[in-house]
This record gives sequence, C-alpha cells and structure tokens, in this order.
Amino acid sequence: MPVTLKDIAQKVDYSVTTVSRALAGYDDVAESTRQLILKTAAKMGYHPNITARRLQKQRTDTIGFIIPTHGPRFADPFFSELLAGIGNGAAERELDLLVSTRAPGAEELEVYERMVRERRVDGLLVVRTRHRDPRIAYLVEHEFPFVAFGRSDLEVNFPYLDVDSEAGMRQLAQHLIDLGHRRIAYVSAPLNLMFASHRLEGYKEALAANGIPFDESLIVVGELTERSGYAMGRDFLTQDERPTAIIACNDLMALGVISAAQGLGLAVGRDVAVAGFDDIPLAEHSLPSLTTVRQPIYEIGQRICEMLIRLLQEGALEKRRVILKPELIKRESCGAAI
Amino acid sequence: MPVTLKDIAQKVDYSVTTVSRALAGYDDVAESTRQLILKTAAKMGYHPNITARRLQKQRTDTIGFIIPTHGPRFADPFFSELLAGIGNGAAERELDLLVSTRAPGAEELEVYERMVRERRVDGLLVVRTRHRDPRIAYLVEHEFPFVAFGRSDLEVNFPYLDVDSEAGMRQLAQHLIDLGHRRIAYVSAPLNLMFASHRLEGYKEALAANGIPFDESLIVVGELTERSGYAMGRDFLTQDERPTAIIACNDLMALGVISAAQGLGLAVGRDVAVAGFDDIPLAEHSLPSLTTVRQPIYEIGQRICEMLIRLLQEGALEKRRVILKPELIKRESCGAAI
DNA sequence: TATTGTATCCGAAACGTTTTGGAACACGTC
DNA sequence: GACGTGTTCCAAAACGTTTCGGATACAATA
Repeated sequence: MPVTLKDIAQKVDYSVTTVSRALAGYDDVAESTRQLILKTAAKMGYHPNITARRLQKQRTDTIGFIIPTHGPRFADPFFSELLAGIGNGAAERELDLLVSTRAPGAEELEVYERMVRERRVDGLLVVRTRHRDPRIAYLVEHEFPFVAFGRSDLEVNFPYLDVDSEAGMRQLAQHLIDLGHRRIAYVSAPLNLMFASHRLEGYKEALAANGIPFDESLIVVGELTERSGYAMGRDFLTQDERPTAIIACNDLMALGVISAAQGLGLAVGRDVAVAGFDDIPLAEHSLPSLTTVRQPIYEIGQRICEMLIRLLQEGALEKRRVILKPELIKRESCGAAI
Repeated sequence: MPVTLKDIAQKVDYSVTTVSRALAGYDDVAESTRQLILKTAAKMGYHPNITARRLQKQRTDTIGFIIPTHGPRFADPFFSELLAGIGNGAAERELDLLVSTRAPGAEELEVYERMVRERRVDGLLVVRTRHRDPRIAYLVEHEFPFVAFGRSDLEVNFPYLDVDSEAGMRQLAQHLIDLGHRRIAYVSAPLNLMFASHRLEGYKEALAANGIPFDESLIVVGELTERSGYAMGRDFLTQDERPTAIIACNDLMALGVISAAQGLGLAVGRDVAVAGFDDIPLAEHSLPSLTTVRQPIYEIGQRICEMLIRLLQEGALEKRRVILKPELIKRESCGAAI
C-alpha cells in the first residue's frame, strides 16, 4: 500500500492540509514543522498519487500524439526521429506523452474524440496534415488545444509549424535543371497530404520558371515507402524514353528508386539522377549518398511540443504560425558531391 | 463545462448512484429508467471523466513504454515497427500507451521510478534487456508488473518474450560457412545488450562446429546505426587480409557495411558477403537485397503487449517465458538469391 | 397474517489530492 | 484594554466516479 498524505499526517500529528502545504512549499507552515514533514515523507517513501492530483487540478499534464501508421510493417525513420523530438520536448517540461497508432480514417478520428471527450490529455499534436483535415476540423470545433505540424486548407485559424516544402522542392528541382536535366520524373506522396501538394507545386514552379513544359506522364503517386519508390522507379526507368532525373517526395521512396535504378544496371548520379526529401540519417550513408532537402525532424518534434506546452500554460501563443526554411543538401545521387 | 453524472442525475431526477449503475449496465435498475438515463446521457453528451474513474478504480488502464534512444538523430525503423505493434496491441484492449524516450542511464531509470511510484501506469514494457539490467532489478524488487522483450542474466524470475538470437545467428553463420567463407568478420552490438551476447555466442558456435578458429581481430563492436556499420565495414574492408564475409548484428549496420563495400568498389554478394539481423523492411529492397535473420518485429510488439495485459488482468501468466524461433532469410548480399 | 423474495432505488463513503476561508494565538501598538 | 498584524494551523469542500449496505414497496408464499 502506497503512503498517502493521510499516513504522514497521522505520523507527524498535523492535518492533511498542513502536510500538503508543507510539501508544496507554501510559506504558511512553520519552518520547523515543514522540516519534520519533509523528513517524515522521505522516510516513509511518500510519492503523490498522480491521478488524485489530476482529478483535483482538472488537468492531466499529458499531451497526446496519434501516429498515422499504414499497415503493420510500419518502419518509418521519419517518425521515430519525430517521436524522439516530441518525447524529449515533453520530458523537459515534465509532461507525459500519450501515444496512439492508427491508420488514417474513421477509427483514427475516434481516437481523437476519445482523447478529447474523456479528457485523457490536455492537448494534442497533429502531424501530416491532410486536405480538409477532419482532425483539425474536429479539434477547432471543440476548441481543444492542439498544434499541428503542417498547414491546412480549411478556413480556420490554428497554431502550426510547417516547413516551406514548396520552396524546398523548387530549389531541388532548380538544382536538377541547373545540372542540365529536362525530363524530371516526380514520385509524389498521396495527394491528400498537404505537404504533397506543396512539394508538387514547388516542382511545377521550377519547371515553369525555366520554360520546361509540365508533363503529366512524368508524375506518379507513391505511398512513401521504399517498396513503393522501388516500384515507381522501376516503372519510370523501363520506359522507352526514360527520365534523366527522378525526384521522390521523401527519402524512403528515393532510396527505393535508387535500388530500382541499380537493379537495372544504371549508375545513379551518372546515368540517372535521384533526389529525395527529408534528409533522414540513412540518406547520408546510402550509396550513392542522397541529394535531398533537409527538414530538421528532431527539432520539429521538439518545437511543436514546446508550442503546445506554451499554448497550454499561457492560453495563447504569440507566434501561432511558424514556417521553417528547409535546406538543399547536394550529394552524390545527382552527380558528384560538391 | 463537461457533463457529469450529477448533471444527468439532476435532469432525470434519479440519484447519481442509479445513473452510474444504469450506465454501467447493472441489472438492479429498471429497464425503463435505464432507457431514460441512456437517452438523456446521450442527449446531454455525457462522457465519463477518465481521471475520476481511475482514482476510484485504483488503476490507470495505461501501460508504459520507455524507448531507449541514443542521441537526437534517432531514426531506427526497428522501433517504429515495434511501437506500431505495441500501440495496436494496446488499442485492441482499450488501453492507453504512455511513451517516454530516454537514453539508457541514470535518467532513464528515474523515468521508470516515476512511472512506478506515482502510479502513472499499471504495467511496463521493457525492451532491449541488458546485462544486470537495473530496470529489471528495480521492477522485480518493487513487484511491479512488466513484460520484457529479451532475457536477463539476473537471478530473478520475470515474464518475457525473446527471440532465439543464438540459434538465428548460428544458422546465419552456418549459411556463410556453407557458402565457403572462413574469414567471417562480425560487427557486434554493444556487449551490454543481452541479445548481443546471444548473437555473438551463436556466431562462435557455428565457427566451432566447423572447426574454424575464433579470431578476436574479426570482432568489432558497433552502435547499431548505419553510420557505425559504415565505419566498421570500411575498417574491415581496407585491411590487408580482408574478410570474405561480414555479419552485422542488425540490419541497419549491415546496410552501412554494404555502403562501405560499394564505396570501395566491391560488389556485395560476389566480392564480399554481408548479412544482418532483424529483417527490417529496408532489408528486402536494398541493393543487393540483404541476407538476414527475420524477427517478426510487429508481432513481437503485439505479443508483449498482450502478455502484459493478461498479466494485469489475471494477476499471473501461464506462459511466462516465450522464445520465438527466428527465420533465416537468404538474399543477394551473400551471393545469388535462392 | 406473517414471512420471504424480488425489483428498484439511494445515501454515504471512498479513492488521494488541493484549496478555501477562517480559527487560534502571540505580539506589539496606541 | 482594545486593536491590529502576523504566524501557524486546520476543517471542510471539492474534483467525478464507483460501490457498499441498506431501504422501500410490493408480490408471492407459508
């Protein structure tokens, strides 16, 4: 049986109130009795019952994070890094992190609803925002505190942090164009993801800026996995008039494209250029190393966590919209590294 | 202000007790009043306050999982898959999952202590067990319910699930030996990890069984990252008398070794054989595809979760120790795929 | 008629904490 | 001697739920 305030109170012969206040550091308890109480509490091995405290304080000191997974073999390095950032961000402020894993869809929304209605968490983190994102709509409607990683096309106002994917992809495509490429294939992410639109937009802008006509047949939509990148890459590279460069919407797919190219006996970086987006750790050490656009994933996790915490503590946020500039990382997969 | 039982009681003019019991489905409330209460609760948008319920029931319906991370760039596909398994396992039984991320060490143990002492969770999941694992020692000493992924060398009895790494590695090494290799280098995981010892043991057994002397200089300890595998692989492959095969303790390092080999102009699968352990999704799609030993990571996550839940519900476990047989997956990195 | 049984309900306590609003007392000041 | 001013303490309420141990009313049984 764990030690409670009552137990201590009995032992030192003070009221529960006084014990509570001594422990909490109020100054309306005599220094001598405080010392006695502190010592006794330590000796008895007292630790507050967090649930009782939560009930009384009417907050959980917990934030929620629902990871959108797809299928059982969910092995995305992007999310483990993001999670590490969020986890450590939460830990710094002594907050608990409640994690759920769910594939996008109706069930996923139910998880959000449960978290909100049953007051399991004080606030939520929403990642990988989608078009007409129902999660955001729900949270805004119920005025539940949350911070998103990614913008939205809903006509609502909410705090978010995002990376300027459009600019990043524009830079990347421009880089390839500068290297002389004209037929640049593009493996998109599912287009219901906001960032997928932004990146595609950036790609189109770069083409337009250089007077290269947009060719629908060079665009394909993948699933963000390596397997998918492999399949798409193979398709492109076995066409009669194959592209000279392939951009994938994330690094995992880009790695798949590289495998596909190499499987066909092509030298990536010479025979065909390949580029990704994210700069996961694997990108640097793949062979050839991967040209990509760097998002500071860990830092993003930390920052959205911080934003949420501040939002919860202060009820508002001075900077509700944060856009980070991504960085083009030139490596071997698009030609000799610089 | 959320709706409480009291609000409903007032509305329908029954006691809080009756409302509570009606909602909970007890049969000592008249069918007609139950219907009334159910309808009213729905209409008023009632949802139980989970914290209050927890306080009363003296359990949290939450399990804890502390992910051992190393450094900020923590992007391990193994853990995201494991987390997906655990997350979905917990969700099936309507349990919350409390996640924390912490590097092994003193701070990490403090997280365990907090979770236990302040009753934040009903039970814990411990993964990647270590020699004289202080987490296990602590939990056993405090008789706190937990299930481990991995065995221990402590003289204590606790429920765990593990993969027979020794057998897996023995098979893998035997496979390489059968392919004619005699100088087989080995990139181990840090040796304080239980599975590292088991795998090294399996490697040694295979050598011994085939009369190959054990060569200390062929053993090196890496950090389970691709970067580390790259460095170790490069070291081995630039030696005068380089090994003809390299086994890495996990797939991520094996991928690093492959990069190193390819960077040196070696054809992996022909000039040098490389093998890993885990069978992360990337292993199948790397080029060449990676020979490895398959652990069903997602399933492992699900199963340890299930075990813990059963342990919590029934107070005991019929099968406290589960050992899974891993499966050798032969692919191109050790010679033509079969 | 007295007793037992059944169906339906509820008051009060409990879970462990924090906070509110004041009580009790000692001390100095006018 | 009355009046403030601190200092130190505490009873009780509150957070929202579940559960224990009846209570009541009525029907069925002996």
